Amino acid sequence: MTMYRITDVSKVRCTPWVGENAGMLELAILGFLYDAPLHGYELRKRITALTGHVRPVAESTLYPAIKRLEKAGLLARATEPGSVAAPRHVLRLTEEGGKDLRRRLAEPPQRDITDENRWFTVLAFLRHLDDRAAQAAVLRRRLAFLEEPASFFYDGDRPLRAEELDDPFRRGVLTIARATTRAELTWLRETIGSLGA
Amino acid sequence: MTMYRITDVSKVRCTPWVGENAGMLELAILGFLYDAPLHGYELRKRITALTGHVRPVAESTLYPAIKRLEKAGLLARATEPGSVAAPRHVLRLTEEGGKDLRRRLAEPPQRDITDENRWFTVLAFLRHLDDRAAQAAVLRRRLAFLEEPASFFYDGDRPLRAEELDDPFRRGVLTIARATTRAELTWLRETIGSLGA
DNA sequence: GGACAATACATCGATGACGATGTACCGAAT
DNA sequence: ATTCGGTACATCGTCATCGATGTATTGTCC
Repeated sequence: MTMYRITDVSKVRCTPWVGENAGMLELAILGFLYDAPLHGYELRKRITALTGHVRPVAESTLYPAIKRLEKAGLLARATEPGSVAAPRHVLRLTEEGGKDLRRRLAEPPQRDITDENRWFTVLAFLRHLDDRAAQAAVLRRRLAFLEEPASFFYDGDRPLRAEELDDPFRRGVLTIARATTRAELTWLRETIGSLGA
Repeated sequence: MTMYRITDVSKVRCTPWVGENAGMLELAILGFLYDAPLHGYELRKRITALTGHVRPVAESTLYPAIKRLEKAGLLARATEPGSVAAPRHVLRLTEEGGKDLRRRLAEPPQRDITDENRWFTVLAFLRHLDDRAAQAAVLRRRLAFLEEPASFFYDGDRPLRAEELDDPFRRGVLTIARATTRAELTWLRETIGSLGA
């Protein structure tokens, strides 16, 4: 797998993640439905709990997404007379849907590896991959990304360290990012180790 | 300022950030041009260095963004005969553009506070706010957000701690998030303090 | 018994981001 | 002499997301 040379702009043209744009939402929908059938509103509550404090999901985003997945045959809906309010559409994953979820988890696009928001969503459902080796392989992709020397600020090609910056805010960015990376590296190595055992 | 109650889905309908959707890219463009006029390609290199390892910027996103900002009168372009390759358009911020940047930095939409990717972009240019009190006010919004008890996983309304989870991957999410939050809280309090002095 | 909040889903137009593709120009290597 | 890679900008169609708005039902409080 090839990593970005951060400052090499020309290589960005042909982006590596195959097709599959966006759709963190779709992953979350499939992930939650993998455990149990849910209706849209409950699904929305769970997604809001998972990622809502960072990036809220609008209703007008969720329902079209459900429709997309239904149209693709990944989930089926059964209308249930409303016991509480309006009639609910109980959503359950089809066989196809389960397969698709596992595929998305086993081979996430590069963006899901590099963007922490997306990565967390992958992690939230990675247990649904029943193959421990496949789980470890995904973790190793993240590990490789984090081991790549990278910064947010450069002097030419050389990544700048927090101590080299005058700007307290930019120094903050590097300080926080470093703490995150450190904690995640520790966890990754530990977890990959225990998956191999 | 009102914070989200994470699981209160109904309140999400009327989202708090005024208008202003998206446009992290616009902030980055304005921020880089605030220091010095640049042509598009150089701008792209800098933006790629800043956020490219997490979320690459496509050319087809950058140039329309430049056009938008130009149309809004926030930046002006001067064509320069190509000394190296094709003729360059040197971009410089207008007075309007500078004012707009400062407004964006002083009153970022809530999404820029909660989403770490966006927040880092705000931090990268926060020095351009010349008022230390205004800088501190922005940091305090982030502080308030981080002090709000929140998790990714809940038992009903109660946020779950890492230790309560069986799933090693979800435990990882909480472990990493906690390390990040801890480091950032330390830095925030320290920096807010030194800005007040 | 009427107002009101919460539940539950839907549609619409606008917009930002994207991949694909095209068009130049330049310098260096082959 | 020509190919190739880097520089520099542009357009196009597609699609996910968004805010606004609409609709209907049920339970609860006063």
